[in-house]
Amino acid sequence: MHAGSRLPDDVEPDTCAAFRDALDRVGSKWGIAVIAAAGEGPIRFGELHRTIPGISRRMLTLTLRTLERDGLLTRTVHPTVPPQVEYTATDLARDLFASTRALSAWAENNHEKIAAARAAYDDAAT
Amino acid sequence: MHAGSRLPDDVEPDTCAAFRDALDRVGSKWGIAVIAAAGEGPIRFGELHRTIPGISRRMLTLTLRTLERDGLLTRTVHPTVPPQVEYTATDLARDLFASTRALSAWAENNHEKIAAARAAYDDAAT
DNA sequence: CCGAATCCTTTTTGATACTG
DNA sequence: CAGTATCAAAAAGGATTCGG
Repeated sequence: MHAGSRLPDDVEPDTCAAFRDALDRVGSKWGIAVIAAAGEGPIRFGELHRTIPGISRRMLTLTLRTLERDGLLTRTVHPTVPPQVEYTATDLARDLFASTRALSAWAENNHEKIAAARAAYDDAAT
Repeated sequence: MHAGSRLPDDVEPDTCAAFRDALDRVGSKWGIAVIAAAGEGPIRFGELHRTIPGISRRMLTLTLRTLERDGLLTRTVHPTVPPQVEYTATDLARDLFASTRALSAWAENNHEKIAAARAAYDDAAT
């Protein structure tokens, strides 16, 4: 019965899916920045907007909603006037952030190699 | 002199940028799957196409080119007929793949919590 | 201050057909 | 076999405006 497929049918159907799953949470353009900013303790909408350079109010709102929905952020409304809303990273988010460190470190350690590889590839294409 | 901004102006401008940088290499829909498949040793285009369910030839080609350009894959053409091309992950790619493990593990360990958080959020929105 | 609602542009991905 | 070329669709992101 043509024996066993030795192919690693499990190294990616499992691990890859999990990785993509994680990316669905922090893979958006601003996801990790928001989590990092909210990881220091409660932070208000306006502060986030100022702290994260370049983000629009719209994208900040969308990102916050998604993260809140997934249980990565808690949202607290203080019924003052004007309204005041605070966001805080959950433990789940802190774990997640910690888990991104390896990837960040890889990028920091290797971006020169990558730049070199690109340069080589690109001018070989001349 | 309103002293020092205690804000973590470095926890994200640095780490976050590096993380996004890594995502620019494995954040595409098929990037990590291709690296995983090519991490076992040389693999041919057709094999990749069969091994990775759902990928189109076009997307496979695009993904392979990007990864090759960044030095994550080596491409070897055997001038046979019909043509035969093999792709292999570089050490750089292996390190990268290893660095994704933490994130994958986080996703595997917590996808239930996330699902629960979502469910709670969604039917609170009723 | 915090956000929702609209509209628009850019980026990514996919379906299909063709080639050395 | 290993791609390329085109076209179309969808998703993500951004600019702007309005409201409680």
